[in-house]
Amino acid sequence: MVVFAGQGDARRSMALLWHTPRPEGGRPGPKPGLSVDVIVDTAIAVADSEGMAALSMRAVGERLGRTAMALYTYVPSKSELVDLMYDRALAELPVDYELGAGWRAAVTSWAEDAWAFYLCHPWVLQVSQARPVLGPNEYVMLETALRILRETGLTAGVLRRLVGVLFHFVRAAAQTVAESRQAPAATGMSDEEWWYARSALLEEVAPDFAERFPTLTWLDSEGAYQSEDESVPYLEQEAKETFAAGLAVLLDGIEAAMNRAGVRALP
Amino acid sequence: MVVFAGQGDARRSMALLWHTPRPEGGRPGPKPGLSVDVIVDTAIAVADSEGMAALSMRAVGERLGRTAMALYTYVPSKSELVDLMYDRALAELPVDYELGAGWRAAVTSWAEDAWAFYLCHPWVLQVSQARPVLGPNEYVMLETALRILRETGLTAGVLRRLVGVLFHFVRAAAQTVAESRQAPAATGMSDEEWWYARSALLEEVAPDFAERFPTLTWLDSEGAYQSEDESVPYLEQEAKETFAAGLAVLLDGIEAAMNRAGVRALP
DNA sequence: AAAGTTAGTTTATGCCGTAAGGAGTGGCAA
DNA sequence: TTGCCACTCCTTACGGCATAAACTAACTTT
Repeated sequence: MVVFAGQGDARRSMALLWHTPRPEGGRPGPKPGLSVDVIVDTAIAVADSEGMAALSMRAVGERLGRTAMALYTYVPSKSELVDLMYDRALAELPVDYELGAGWRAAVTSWAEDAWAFYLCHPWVLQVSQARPVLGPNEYVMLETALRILRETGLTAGVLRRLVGVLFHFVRAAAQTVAESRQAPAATGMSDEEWWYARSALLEEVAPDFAERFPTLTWLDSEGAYQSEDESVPYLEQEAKETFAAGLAVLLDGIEAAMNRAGVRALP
Repeated sequence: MVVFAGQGDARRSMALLWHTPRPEGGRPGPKPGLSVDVIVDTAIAVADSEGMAALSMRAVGERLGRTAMALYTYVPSKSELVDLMYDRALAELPVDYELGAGWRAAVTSWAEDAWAFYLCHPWVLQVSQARPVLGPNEYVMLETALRILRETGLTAGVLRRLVGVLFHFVRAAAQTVAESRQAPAATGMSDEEWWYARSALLEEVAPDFAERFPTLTWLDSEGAYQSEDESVPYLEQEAKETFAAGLAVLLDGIEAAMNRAGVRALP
């Protein structure tokens, strides 16, 4: 289930995102015992350690020694809180990339950092991308990627598309791994155990597999599904290699576009 | 929130997925008034029309004139039901692609069909990809893509990666549009209205935008964010072009890999 | 007719987000 | 100093969710 951006008072939520300070001059009433910041941090801690599914207002409140309802004085709703978490988390991403070694090296570093970030905060992948949250750090991320890609010398129109493709790709690749990490914890089975059990069942239930799926069977017989490094869980290794290989393909495609446009890459 | 594959009795869920008939010879008890099939179909209807968030056992039961609990005689749990929905939906995808015009045309058709499919059943994008559902139609989809890509003449190891990249890409691109379609319905605002309101707020809240995000500002000044076709909602148009452009980049990358490997493309 | 299995119901448990209203706090105007 | 009122935080409550448990009623086999 995708978590949507808050629909409440847009002005208030933008103010929260961009940290425009509230008019604070000596207000009546008891001193606030909490703050938006600690609530957001706590919520991130909950999401990091127990996953997005376990993120509830009650859970966050409990960690702070409050009830769920206490949070509503600071944050209009859960979805606004999620927006704030999202933007706060993005602040962790690196911003400076050395462009001396060429755009390709820089894009690769950027993609790897983004990938690592997503795996560090898998819940981020579950925040809807439909309508961008429009927080400052989302813009920083976009700006960073664009600054690197601009080095390719491609036109603005093409660049806009490329950024989209890159983001899509990194997100999707990370998503696969993130989910594959969650799953064994949820089922109490390792990847290997799970695959072993499942493939036994598969033979039982589809004895005509080889005839129905000849190309797949060919791929398997070529050893394409053998992992080289046994120490890393199968699926994760697979996804990481797919990520690296896919990124390379994407960058090759960008180079092709450059050549077509007659752009000369930096030495 | 990601919906996980069922964790119940693996044998039973595989049997349901692959339609191995239950031992049916004259069983005691009342005649079943429902069947797994009608339940799955109804659930898909619910998800198609009201979205994954509205898919509840109650909702499905209600459409069938039963209580939520009645479904549990046919389906072990909600997540198994989601698996079944997923595999059933995938059956809609085309399987035969003309290879005469070359792999590139075929891959493009395949990707466009998959894209259209995802937009037709957006909820599919919310089914976790962590551990493949392993239903028959997921294998069919994989087999189809592989049969086309095999035409490139690349090795099995490379192909395995390419399929992953392609799937990632199509899914992610579709996801953006799918979510952008859901959002306005949820907020009761058109994309244009929303963007207009938000960008006004953005200026209000970040008056130093141009200095903080010079590359973004440059891109904007180049007119990169002007949509050509006004009739299609902005975001959707944007995503569709990003999809087409991204796919082209990807295919260019594949061609580069072929050239490097010394493979000759078909005429 | 009795026994045993199955379909479907009702009821209940424990989660969730959040609306509503009330209690105590503390700065400010009178 | 007193009263006001915005403010924080609480309790309670509502309607939703998945699903466990126990029950009724239908039907086949013994």
